Amino acid sequence: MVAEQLDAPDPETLVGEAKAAFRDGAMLTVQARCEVEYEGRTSGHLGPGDRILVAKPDGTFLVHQPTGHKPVNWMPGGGTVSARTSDGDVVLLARRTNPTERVEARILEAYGVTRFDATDGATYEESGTEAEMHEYIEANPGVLEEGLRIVEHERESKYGFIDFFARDEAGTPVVVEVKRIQATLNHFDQLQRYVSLYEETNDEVRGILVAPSASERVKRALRDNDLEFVGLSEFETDAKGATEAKLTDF
Amino acid sequence: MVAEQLDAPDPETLVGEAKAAFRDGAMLTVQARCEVEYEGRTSGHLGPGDRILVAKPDGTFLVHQPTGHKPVNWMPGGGTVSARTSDGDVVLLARRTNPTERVEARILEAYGVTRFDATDGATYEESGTEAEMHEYIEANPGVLEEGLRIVEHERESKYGFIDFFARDEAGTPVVVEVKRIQATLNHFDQLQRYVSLYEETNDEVRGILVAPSASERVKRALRDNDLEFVGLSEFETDAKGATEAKLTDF
DNA sequence: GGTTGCATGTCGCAC
DNA sequence: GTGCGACGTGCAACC
Repeated sequence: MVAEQLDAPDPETLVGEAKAAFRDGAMLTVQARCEVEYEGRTSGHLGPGDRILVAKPDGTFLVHQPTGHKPVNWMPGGGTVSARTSDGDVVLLARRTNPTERVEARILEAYGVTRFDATDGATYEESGTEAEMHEYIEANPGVLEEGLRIVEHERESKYGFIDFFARDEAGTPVVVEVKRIQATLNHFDQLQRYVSLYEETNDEVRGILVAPSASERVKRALRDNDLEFVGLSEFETDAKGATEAKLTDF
Repeated sequence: MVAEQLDAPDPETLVGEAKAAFRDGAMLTVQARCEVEYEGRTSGHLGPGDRILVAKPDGTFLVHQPTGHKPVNWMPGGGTVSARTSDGDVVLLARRTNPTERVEARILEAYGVTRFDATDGATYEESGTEAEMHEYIEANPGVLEEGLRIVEHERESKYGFIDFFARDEAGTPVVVEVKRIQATLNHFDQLQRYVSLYEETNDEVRGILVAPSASERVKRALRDNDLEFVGLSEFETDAKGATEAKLTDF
């Protein structure tokens, strides 16, 4: 049996089920009224309410309220989750070190529990990432500027990585920072840092921020610092496929 | 009944249960073997495998693999989740606009489903945030430097917000950037941006980055740019309470 | 609704 | 392990 469900388990049953799931590497889901404590990088408390608790075999622990994308409390993988009874309640405790932190959920009433012996060998395949945008620019530097030549990709400098180091038609060095999304002030900062560094040891250098768009404030910051913005909203690693996908997407 | 569980529901039953849950504002959890497609800011595909699916009444939709803190696919709240059958399979579709995107989970086999009529009025109370660190500094500017006076908190400037604008004992203006965690190059960037701006119109200005710690690279970047680092690892809004919490912790 | 910056960010990759 | 930057970042505050 892949999944086993128990309705309104009593504390002893729930602890037994949880311990067995943790031992066997199964995923555990609990619907319950509970209180939650977090102690670690910050500390916090969540009073009684109905939530879904999820424990994964890698030590991940999630507390989900009825609304919101993010779990209200959580523990990333790498640690351990344990179950015990305390004052008649079931307590699920997730902890890890580095940093040292803990999430403790006191279950006041369990409405349901599911043990799920999940096997999942698939990995998520994604396209449209910044890495692909880099590939596109490397293959088509002319979309940024006529005559631009890419000299180096992911060049390491004293203060960090430059996305592209290039030269324009006149041979002037160009530092290029690429963003997949609308450019922010932090992205301007990054470019400025790289350019400033280069200017310490070299006479002339241009800096270009490449992104689909940028706010006026970012554009002004660039302008005021003699940096440039290039809007690059469309890029295709496989133009035909991407277009077709759009046409059929309703 | 707060939670209702069905074991290995057939497609029609699952769709009915899902539709009822969405209609009634209940949370839905499904343990299933499924495939997932995402189309939106990027696009991606996840082949068949066992996952936990969670749909919330606010339109949140989560796909959790057996490992990892983050859902492999998701939809933040604000959109809608719907259920239908397609080629004999149940398909859960979550979509929203701004940005326009969709997650579609094709359920190849459902092992269990839980409908959860959750009520949760509690809100999470947290302490130890950067906001509290700001309060502490504002009340105790001397911990940064003897004689420092805070002039303004959250001062807006042309390029962004300065955490603190202050003056030292000699009256020299000081721009202060505060980080709750170990300082990174991006945090150095931020401070540098504010200081550079101020230098355009003023003669002398100091810049201080306040954080519990900083990497050597960050410290060097600060030094090279005549900026300063102040380590501030401990801060207490209520020293007694925090100390006691530590002593009794675990 | 757009912009800005925090976050218990998490995650992956390089050193 | 630490450092650094991307992320379908999400999220709230402020305008």
